[in-house]
Amino acid sequence: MNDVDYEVLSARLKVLAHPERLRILDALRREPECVCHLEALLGKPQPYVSQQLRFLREAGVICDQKQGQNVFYRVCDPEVSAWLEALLGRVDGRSMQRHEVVTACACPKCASVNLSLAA
Amino acid sequence: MNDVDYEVLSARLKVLAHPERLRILDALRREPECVCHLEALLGKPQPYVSQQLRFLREAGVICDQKQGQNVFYRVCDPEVSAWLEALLGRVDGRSMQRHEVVTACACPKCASVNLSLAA
DNA sequence: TTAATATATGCAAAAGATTATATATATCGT
DNA sequence: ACGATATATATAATCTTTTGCATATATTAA
Repeated sequence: MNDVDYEVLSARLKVLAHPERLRILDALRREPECVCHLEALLGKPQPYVSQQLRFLREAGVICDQKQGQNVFYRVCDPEVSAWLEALLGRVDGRSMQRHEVVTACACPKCASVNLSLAA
Repeated sequence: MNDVDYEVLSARLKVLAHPERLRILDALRREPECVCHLEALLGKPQPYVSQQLRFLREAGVICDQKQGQNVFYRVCDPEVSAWLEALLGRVDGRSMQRHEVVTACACPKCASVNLSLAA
């Protein structure tokens, strides 16, 4: 009669029920970020960040794409995207502000920011 | 700039991120239930059920009301109600079906059901 | 008062999640 | 090929959650 699978649903919620993972997801739903940026955002050691990313990746919530030395992550689960929007508000597509992420690494994104600052 | 408290939000999600608690909440958002019904619904020992109820009560998600020997619980957190609706679908106000809860206890609700069956 | 029923609490064992740290791999520049 | 940088993995220690079980309380009925 009621065919909700509470096991599956609660397991999916558990993925979000962690402060640092939520923070990562909130950043990634705006635009793809590389690990170095997330490391700066969280202020945690790199292996810690990579572990959370692995967790989210293996849960099917985020996807990775390698670009040179860097790996960019993005949210790739539509259901989780919708949940994040409900929980954290709609993300504003035009203003791609740097939201707390401040690094000076050599990744492609920083390179392009540095170019536009120089111009 | 972004004043989301990921600690608080993730703590609130953790309350829902548990299969038996989700099942309880799904029952309670339809209508108040007493402990004996929830015990039958979960098929778990009574102290287990009372413990989950205490957890939810202390998290401010459900409220209790004593009626004679029985204690009826209901969801009393509007935000969580809204989340449940998003996660599990809208609950249909008119058809208060007994959804899986089948007991023959002496609580007021069962008494009234038994009365209408006898009539 | 005693027994029965409904519910709650306390506590410890077991299971699971989180975090830190050491190390591995892979890519790039020289 | 070598060193530097970016990222990943493995493992173990710690911490938290979950669960089971014994017992307590409170209400009703006899």
